[in-house]
Amino acid sequence: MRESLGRWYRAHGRDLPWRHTQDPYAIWVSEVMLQQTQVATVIPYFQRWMQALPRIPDLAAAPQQRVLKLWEGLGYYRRALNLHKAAQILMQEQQGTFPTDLETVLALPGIGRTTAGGILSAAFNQPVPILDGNVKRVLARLVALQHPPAQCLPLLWQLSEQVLDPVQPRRFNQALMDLGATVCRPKQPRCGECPWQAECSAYNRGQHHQLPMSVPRPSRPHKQIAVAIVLRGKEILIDQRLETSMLSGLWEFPGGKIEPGETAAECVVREVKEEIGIDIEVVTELATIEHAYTHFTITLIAFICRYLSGEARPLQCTEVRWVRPAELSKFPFPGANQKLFPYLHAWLAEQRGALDSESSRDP
DNA sequence: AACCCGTGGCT
DNA sequence: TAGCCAAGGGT
Repeated sequence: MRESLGRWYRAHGRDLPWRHTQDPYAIWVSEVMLQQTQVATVIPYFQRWMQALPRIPDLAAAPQQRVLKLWEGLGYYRRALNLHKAAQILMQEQQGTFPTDLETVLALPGIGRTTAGGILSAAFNQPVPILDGNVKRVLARLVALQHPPAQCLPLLWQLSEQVLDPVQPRRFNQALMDLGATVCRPKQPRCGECPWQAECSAYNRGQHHQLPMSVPRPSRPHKQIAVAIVLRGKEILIDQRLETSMLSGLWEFPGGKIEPGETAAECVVREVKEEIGIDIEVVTELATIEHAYTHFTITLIAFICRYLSGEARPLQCTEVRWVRPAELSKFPFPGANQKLFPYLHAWLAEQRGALDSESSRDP
């Protein structure tokens, strides 16, 4: 089985940027980016990151803001914060080098069993098993597992360790993931191209389309959110989210959940008072957008607002700033806020146009 | 152990 | 379209 998979990999394995190196740092960065994220999404982020922060000391010394900006749009931002923190730990405890023993690697924030196995096998050719989404699916089909994989993790880890090639663990683990990603796919598996077809219990029982078993996800609740784009002269108010919150460390336009019996406009006035401590008034409605998070979806209504009074203070956020529109792109924003940028810039351009035509009419 | 955490592609 | 899924980890 190891030989047939090896032959298949030599002919059909994917050519990926992080496979051109054995630098454990580069492989670590790729593994963390790839957590719950598709290869095609990761590639440009990986290239940009390695260009900007090519070594562990570069990452450790980088401001958090820069790290989050490089991660902006990838999601699960705690991965970036943990990567940053782990680099600083490695500077303190390992002289800026990446450790080679499993226990030390596993102790780093943001690295669990699968990521540790991925790094140690890819960078140092160590025989450490992995169990990512691809491998779970391949193994669940191989043994025709009659339970959802999540209920059988100890068994699946044992299987991953059993099948692992002790002589060429690097190539084997990569091959197993590629097999899952391109042949043993979640939908419409290409069993005709699979090197393990003869040994696959799911295929032999005709269950390859039904396995692995899945557990239906509960439907996601929907929330109504309102945010304020507060203008004071030429500056816009933004705040940085609390470290304990979702999207921690990212910047946003202040706002929050619309309470029962409250209009969206009343909501932003209240939220800005609570979070920032200033009084504002609504000028106009800018846009309404939809956005889906992992566990809920939102409708987000954005208002252009005018600053009235009070001093902006970080009451329910980490930091508050007044910035010019052109400076917005320097700050990392979550996806839902980014959807507002085109509307905002269009509105600002329209305002400028109105001013220009006014002044040309009355020179 | 169950829940939290983002986003984009695909069907 | 709405749901599913992706190189999971932390708590």
